[in-house]
Amino acid sequence: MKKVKRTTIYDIAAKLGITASSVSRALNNSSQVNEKTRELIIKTADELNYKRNTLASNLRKGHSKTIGVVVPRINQNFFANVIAGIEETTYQKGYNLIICQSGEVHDKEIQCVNTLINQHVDCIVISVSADSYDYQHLQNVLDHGIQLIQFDRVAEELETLKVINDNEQASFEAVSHLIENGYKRIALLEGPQNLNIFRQRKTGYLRALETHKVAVIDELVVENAWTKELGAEATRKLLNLPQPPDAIFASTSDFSALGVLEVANAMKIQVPSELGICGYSNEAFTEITSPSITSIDQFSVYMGKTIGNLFFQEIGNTEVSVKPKIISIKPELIIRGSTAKKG
Amino acid sequence: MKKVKRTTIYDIAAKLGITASSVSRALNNSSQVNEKTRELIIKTADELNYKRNTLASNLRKGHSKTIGVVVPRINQNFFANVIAGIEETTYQKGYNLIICQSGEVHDKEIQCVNTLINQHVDCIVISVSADSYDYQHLQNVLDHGIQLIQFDRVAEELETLKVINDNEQASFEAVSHLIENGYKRIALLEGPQNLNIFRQRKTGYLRALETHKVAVIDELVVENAWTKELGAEATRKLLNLPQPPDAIFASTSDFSALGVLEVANAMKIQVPSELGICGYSNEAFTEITSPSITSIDQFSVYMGKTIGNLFFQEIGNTEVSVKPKIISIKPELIIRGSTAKKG
DNA sequence: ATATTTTACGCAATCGATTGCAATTTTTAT
DNA sequence: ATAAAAATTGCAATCGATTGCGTAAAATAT
Repeated sequence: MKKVKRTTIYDIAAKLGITASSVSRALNNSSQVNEKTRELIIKTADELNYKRNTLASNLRKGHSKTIGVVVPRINQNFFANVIAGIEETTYQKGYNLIICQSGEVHDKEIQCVNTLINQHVDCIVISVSADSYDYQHLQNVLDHGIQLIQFDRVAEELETLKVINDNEQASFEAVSHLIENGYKRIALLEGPQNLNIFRQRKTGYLRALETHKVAVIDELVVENAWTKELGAEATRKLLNLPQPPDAIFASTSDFSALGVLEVANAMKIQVPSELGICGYSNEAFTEITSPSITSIDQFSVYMGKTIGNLFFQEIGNTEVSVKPKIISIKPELIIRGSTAKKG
Repeated sequence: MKKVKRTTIYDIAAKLGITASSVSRALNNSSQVNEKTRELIIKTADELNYKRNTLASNLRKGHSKTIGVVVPRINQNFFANVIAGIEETTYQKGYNLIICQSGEVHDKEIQCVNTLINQHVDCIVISVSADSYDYQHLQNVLDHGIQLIQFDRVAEELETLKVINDNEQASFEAVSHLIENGYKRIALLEGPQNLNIFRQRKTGYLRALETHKVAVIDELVVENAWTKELGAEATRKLLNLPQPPDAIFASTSDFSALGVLEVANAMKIQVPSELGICGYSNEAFTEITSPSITSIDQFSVYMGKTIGNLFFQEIGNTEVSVKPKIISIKPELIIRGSTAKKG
């Protein structure tokens, strides 16, 4: 399988009795070649089934026209969408994507980042893993003169380009919506607080309660409930409380919200009349549960496109360091059946 | 951002008063370097924050330790899962993934493949787009001595490594299941017949009918219904027939099946007693609709891992051409509420 | 027809790492 | 102590494409 000798510009040059320089120039649309020879070169390149060796080209040029992406899981809806968005914008400009998944493991994340540095990618796009505790590896990216764009889950202390959702505002709106619809005891399922996105969502929750002069009840705030199972478990506990909540905001994910719904159904507690439910992410299935689940759309594909465009805006920049810039995308509350108390 | 001069093996060599050769050897665990100098080299490499330039290394070595993946859409569950599986197995062995999406467009697919050839990837993994009409570009991959692995949607006439699902068998089992559960008039929502997977599913459907001596009714076979909307539309037509079907096999996707379910609900037709529904792919949501939808699990992540392993099995192979090999994964029928006529 | 500008192409170095071969040093055997 | 074997290290070519500089040839101006 490996013995095939691929044709190079030297082969083309030899066949035509000219130099590789000319071939290179012809193939790169340089104005320094005669139109006739160019045509000839392109024709024979075609005949010999020539394909440029991007490795060699990139080595010489000093860049790779490649963008590295590191996400916790490729096959998680939100990330898959973001990646699709990035791919769409960058592909058009001839950039390729190298994708790695950290599996939510800090050490693998570091490995991934290092591999990408080795690959001489022009930019690294990353959403940090849940158990990240330091960001030396990201600083390292910068130190190697590689553009760094963080998205969604970002290390705030690092001054880089960032594309994020306004989690606090979304959360604020969701909880306000619950309050306005008549829910009084609103529980919060929160995610790991070392991730800023979950901290922000909590802040939004607290701010909404405060704004509407609703007291915070500690026992209604449940830590680390971001899978369906954990959401279900939390719900069982909450609903068995002497004074159970009348609404649950699963700020972690729609999967968690789904767990809530299933437990409510199992316990014959009416949704939305006895219990309001709001999820996060606007997964496709939130539309088809019964009742359908109110959620928050993060515009994930758009987020990906924004990341791509941001990269192209900034690469023209010859400065040694890029000014940190934060683009915040406002998520949208999608109101559905699960919060229609007075509907 | 681009002015940063990265340290090379020459920098390390210079600092230590030795040659780059030794540095290279030390960094590659060659047995040809003294243990002490190796330690010294590694130490200073570390101090200088050296990162190997993979471009240069690969250029010299003649391979890229990179696998190219082309799928119609990254953010489609099935493909995202396969990619995640591939990544998992290949990452361990130090291979990287370059991901492209063809967007179901033949021309873009060709472009993607060419880009990957240019990148000198060691292998291309592809699931062809829905409107593919010829496979010259894939033949081209082989001609360049690049390993080619097709999966799921494959060009049968091309003799390459293939990892597929046994669609026909799965389809046969699904339809048999419907028949055994008492459904008599079973409709088929079929996908574009230029894709072999959809042809196979149809064949399985026909074979099941034949085996159980059920007559084929042409008007119950609906072409090209592979989105939720098209599935819904087809269902409206089917259910308004003088003699409507009592079951619908949405062989295209679970989304299509979802469309069926929604229309049935809207028309107040009882599922599963009046209408049985079976989807394809076992999307997460099939579990949570009411009733839940019977579907077929394709083991997508496992499929990805299989692809990765297949690659590693075959690269040892120094033959110029690899013997075509087909690995067929047997999907599993997941029986749920939507087909429980006699349940 | 001669001088000047343009155009087209070749030469050779370069990007950074790897590796076969040769040269040198160290170790082991006699 | 000397010869032979083994371990280290250096030299220089190589992977394939790009590009600054120089020169020859063609085109234009005088």
